[in-house]
Amino acid sequence: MFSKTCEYAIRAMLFIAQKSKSGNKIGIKEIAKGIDAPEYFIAKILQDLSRRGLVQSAKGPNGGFYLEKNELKCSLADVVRAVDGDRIFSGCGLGLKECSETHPCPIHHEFKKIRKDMRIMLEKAKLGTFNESLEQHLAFLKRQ
Amino acid sequence: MFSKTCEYAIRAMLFIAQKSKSGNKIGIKEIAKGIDAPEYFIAKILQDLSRRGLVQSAKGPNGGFYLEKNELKCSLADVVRAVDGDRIFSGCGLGLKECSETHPCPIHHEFKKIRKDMRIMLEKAKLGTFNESLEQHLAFLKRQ
DNA sequence: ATATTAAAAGATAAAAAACTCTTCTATTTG
DNA sequence: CAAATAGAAGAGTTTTTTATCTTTTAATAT
Repeated sequence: MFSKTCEYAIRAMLFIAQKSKSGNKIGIKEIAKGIDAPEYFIAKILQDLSRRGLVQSAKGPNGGFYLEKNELKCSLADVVRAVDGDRIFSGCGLGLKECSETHPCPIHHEFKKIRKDMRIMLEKAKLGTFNESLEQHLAFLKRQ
Repeated sequence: MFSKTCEYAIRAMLFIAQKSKSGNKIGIKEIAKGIDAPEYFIAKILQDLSRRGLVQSAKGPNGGFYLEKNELKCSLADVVRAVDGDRIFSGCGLGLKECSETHPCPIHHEFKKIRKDMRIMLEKAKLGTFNESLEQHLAFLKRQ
């Protein structure tokens, strides 16, 4: 579905959203532990998301990553698009570059619906809206 | 969504379904051309599907691949499962191995619906049901 | 100012996926 | 039976993805 990079990215962003809500910054090591992902790899991914302006970072002591108010309103779809591009939202299910309404693959129309549902679901899911369920342990970002 | 291997597999199977309907066998070169895919790679993929019993093959002159009546009733879901396993039907959207009803990731429930819709759609899509639209050029398996 | 901290950047390595080539085996046809 | 055909099997290569390590840069606190 998503690339592994993208899965890590979403989990990291949700973790940062949760931990940085009171203006805290959160370091890469803590993030890596918090979502059970390889530290150096997560670092790279967040560097990239930071460059794209989806997350803020600060160097030096007490530095780390955090989300600003407007970034908490970003959707998972934004994260997915930043990492994987929009192939999942618009690509052909059978990998045909030329697949379109007028030149459809055999499952074009059926796929369109699925992709749309996926897009809507991910657009609705904002980074800032999962904190409660994470804190109440109704949802998880790693094994336990 | 699917691996490239799986995309080729589906397209190849639909092509074979279409071309082998009157008991014809169809060779790898023709398949590769017909779906615009790398010949040797398609050969490997079909070897695997043949071993798993999703498609028949015959060696020697006039040999090639073909589908038997019952195989035409196979669904795209069967092909996907044979090639990519069922991670797309049951895997966690955020890549968590331990994601479940009782230990869900933040988007577990939303994803469940999408995955289910996808599964139902692919279960409904039988290999034998696309011949007409392919023949009438209402659907395509390659660029043109 | 200097030492410390933590991310950025760049280079490298390992693993997986995608793709190719060569040799072997089975089948058919003359 | 011999020659030709076409898939099976195995080995090998290339590309992409995933992951790691090292050096640099920026910020902070003493």
